[in-house]
Formats: sequence, C-alpha cells, structure tokens
Amino acid sequence: MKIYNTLSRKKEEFIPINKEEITIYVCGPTVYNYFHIGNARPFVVFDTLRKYLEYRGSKVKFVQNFTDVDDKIINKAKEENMAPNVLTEKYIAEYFKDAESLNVKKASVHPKVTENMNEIIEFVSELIKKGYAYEAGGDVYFSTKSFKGYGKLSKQNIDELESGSRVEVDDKKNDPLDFALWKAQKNEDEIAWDAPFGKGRPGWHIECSVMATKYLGETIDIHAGGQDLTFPHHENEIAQSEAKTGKQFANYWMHNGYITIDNEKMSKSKGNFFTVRDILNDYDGEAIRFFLLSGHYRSPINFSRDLMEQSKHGMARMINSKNNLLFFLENNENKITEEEKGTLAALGQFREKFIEAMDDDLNTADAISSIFELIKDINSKTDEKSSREFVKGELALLNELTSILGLLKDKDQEEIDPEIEGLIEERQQARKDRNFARADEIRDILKNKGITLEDTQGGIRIVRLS
RNA sequence: GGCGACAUAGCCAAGUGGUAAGGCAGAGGUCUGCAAAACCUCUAUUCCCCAGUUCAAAUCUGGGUGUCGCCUCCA
Repeated sequence: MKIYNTLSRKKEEFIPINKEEITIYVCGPTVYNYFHIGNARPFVVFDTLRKYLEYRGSKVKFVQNFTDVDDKIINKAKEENMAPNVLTEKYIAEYFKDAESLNVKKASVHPKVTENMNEIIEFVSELIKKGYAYEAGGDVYFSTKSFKGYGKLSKQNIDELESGSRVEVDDKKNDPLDFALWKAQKNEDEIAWDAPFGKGRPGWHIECSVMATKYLGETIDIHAGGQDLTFPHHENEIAQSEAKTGKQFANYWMHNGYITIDNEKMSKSKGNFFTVRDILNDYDGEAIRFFLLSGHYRSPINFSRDLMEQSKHGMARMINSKNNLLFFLENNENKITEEEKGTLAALGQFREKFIEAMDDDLNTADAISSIFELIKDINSKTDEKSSREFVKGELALLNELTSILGLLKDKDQEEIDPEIEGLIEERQQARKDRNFARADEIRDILKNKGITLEDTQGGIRIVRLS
C-alpha cells in the first residue's frame, strides 16, 4: 500500500515496523462539546484506514486520545457550573454515541490525559534533565532551538517563524517559539496536579507524545490527524518525543483535509460548524460516512445540505441493491448454474479494482466507484430466477467491500406492527379486487409512516426509510 | 513575509503522458393497475487562462488568474 507521507511530501510504500501489528495514533477530540462534522472526518477516515489494513490481514493497534484537561474545558465547566471531570465524562459518552452512528469502531485504547499524569510529569522531567526544557516561574517550556530537527514536518524555517509577527511574545519564555510543557496553576480553585516543578497542568502538545509512546512504543508506524495540526501541534510532538528518545517518533504522518462551509474552514472558533448530533436528526450516520468518504481524504470538502442529499441518494442505491439481494436470497430456489458460477468469478474484478484504489493512498472515492460498478453488474444479472447460492455469493462480495468502508452495516430488523401488517393485507386484497384507489391510499398512509411498499413479481417488499 | 493546497459537466468526484471512471440531478424508454426499485439509452470534442515540451498533455514545464488553509485554540 502507498501512503502520502507529510514528512516527505510524497506517496511512499507503506512498510510497517512489525507486520504482525501495525501501530497508529490519531489525535482525538477535546471533550467539551459534541463533535462537529469537521472533527468527524479524521475519525472516519482513519477508522477506514484501520479497517482496510485489517482486511488486508494485519493486526492494528489503534490509539486515539481524549483531551480532558485544557482551557476550554475549564471555562465551559465554569459556565455550566459543573466539575470539569463531570463535563468531560459526559462528552466522552456522547462521543461514543456519535462515533457508533458513524460506524467508527472503538480504538484499541482511548487514553485520557488525566489518567496519564504521572507519565506526563516524568516525561517533562526527563526533558528538563536532558536540557531540552527549562522552568520559568512554575511553567515549563520546551526550547525549540535546542532540537535541531525543529520544522522538519511542516517545512518551516525557525528563523522565518521568528520574524513572523503573529508569534505571541511571553516574558517568561527564552524564545518566542518555545512552547509550554507545563502551565502553573493560576488560581486556587483551578484544577491542578502536583509536580516537582510546581502545581499545575500539562500543556496541550505533551499529552500526545506521552500517550503515543506509552501505548505504542518510541517509534510508531502512522501518526494521523487533521491538516491544521501539522503546525505547531505535530511539529512539537516530534520535537518532544525525539528529544527524549533519540529515535524517530513516527514513520508516516497522515493529514486529512478540512471540511468547509461556504468555502471557509469549519471550526469551533469561527462558530460555523454543524455537529454530527444535529446532522443525525436529518440523515442516517451512513449517509454522513458516505459523504466523508466520497472525496479523497486529503482534499477539502464543502459541507452542504445539497451534498448530504446527494450522499443520501447514493447510499439509497447501495441499500436498494442489498435489499434486493436479501429478498432474492429468501425467496429464490433454483440451483446454481455453470453460467452463474462464471459470473460470480468475474465479479472478482471489482474487488481487484477496489483494492487497487485503496492501496493508492486510501482512494475511497475510487473505491466507492468500484462498488457502484459491482452494484450495476449485480442488479442487471440477478432476478427471481437466480439461484440462491449465486445471490449469496453476490451478497457476500457486496458486504465484503462495503464493510471495509464501514457502510451498509446490517441493521436490527424491527418487528412489523400488527396494525401495519393488517393494512398491508388489506391493500393486497384491494389490489386483487382491483380497488386501486384504496390500495394507493394505503400505500400513502404507510409512506407517511416511513414504510415504502414495492410490488414485485416475487411478492410484496417492505422498505423502511430512516 | 514564510510554508502549503486546490481549480474536471447543473452538482459531487476519480483520473498525473495514450485520447475523459463513478454517483446525484435531468430527458426518453422497458417493466408495473399506477407507482417504487431495477434495467436500457442520452447528457464534458474537452479538463481556469496563455505559452512551451512531445507523435501524443486534464496529466509535464514556464507564466498568469481565482479560491482556500497553516504560521494563534482548532480535526
């Protein structure tokens, strides 16, 4: 598989350190709110990467953190008059709900900053001991000048950065580019931990270095996150980790593009965001996932209602095809023919095309097109005369490919309400009696309840819209 | 100022040297009591503009234009 590595700015052949277990770290959410569709992109994209690597036969150890200590959390907790940990626990639970709606699998480990405080303090102490960090009035700063590789990920030149007027000047720092590893407690009531350098809490960047190395080792295969984290967050992670271990921190860095609204970056600070929770009111999680995977992960995508409609219809085409197959699987009886065996074997071409696309830097857009080609082929070659075994084979391949993308997951079948069942029976009788006015009336009633009836040669088919 | 991304039909989007995938929307048809779903047919002589390299360019080179991002908390 080829992966575009931000470190080299090139597509490179992906060679894991240990083929038996691939290690991936993805920067997770700061849990003070529901996550928005922009946050959802890396969750879905790198979950897809994980599913694909697993499909190709690798074990994947996947770590995604929760940032549960930071200014925004402290402020929000104050606003809502609750303890920070109550706030974060709440939004961690909400994260899992929304992630599940998007068919995002739980990570192997979801570490929290607050649960790794000892390791963070040790890590910072080590950096001080090695001369990469210094204490200043209860704060601890990382000295960027002391790490010679600084800027290698973002291709930033230290001197150019320094001349930039936007770097905040802080008296405590030796150099404007230095960043905080530890922030001294400011008020008595502020959440803080005891440390050799004074009571306080960790800076933002140190947590990821600590948790990535703790759970995955000093060198990890893939470190991923949003493009906006490239600088300074990931650059700082590299500096901290490599300063401490003397080893390469991550072999491959992957960054997803942004989601925009009216062509502007969606972000919490701009306020132009849509939470996944809100979108789920109008659309199924799979339609959202389809939307997120319909373009290449490095390209920006513009979010709009119009595109959600398109995604919903695209998903409907997949769902219809699967429902057709399930219907035939239940109702057909014929034995498999030689011709069908040949057709089934030929369907393998779509799997090959799918793999080729995914191998090329996770080209999900192309992979989806191979699924649509498969669907077209299946639809045109399957009917009530097809054998059950043939249909089973088609369904297996469709499920194989869609499940890698986290789409077309089986839903629990709801029981059919006796009242609805009665209406369906009444309609069948009305159709026999050629009372089409009543038949259509019943169909409309059910449609309003989200149930579409399709009259097929094999019988009546019930389709639920979500 | 430094670093970077993008521009392909009404919309979304793949394609990075060999003559424009796929989806949505739209038009016509088949099937159907009518629908729905599905199927068939049609819908970019052309890929932001200009110049160049080449037998051959959406793809490479140079120059423009436009849009967006990072350098400050952000996925």
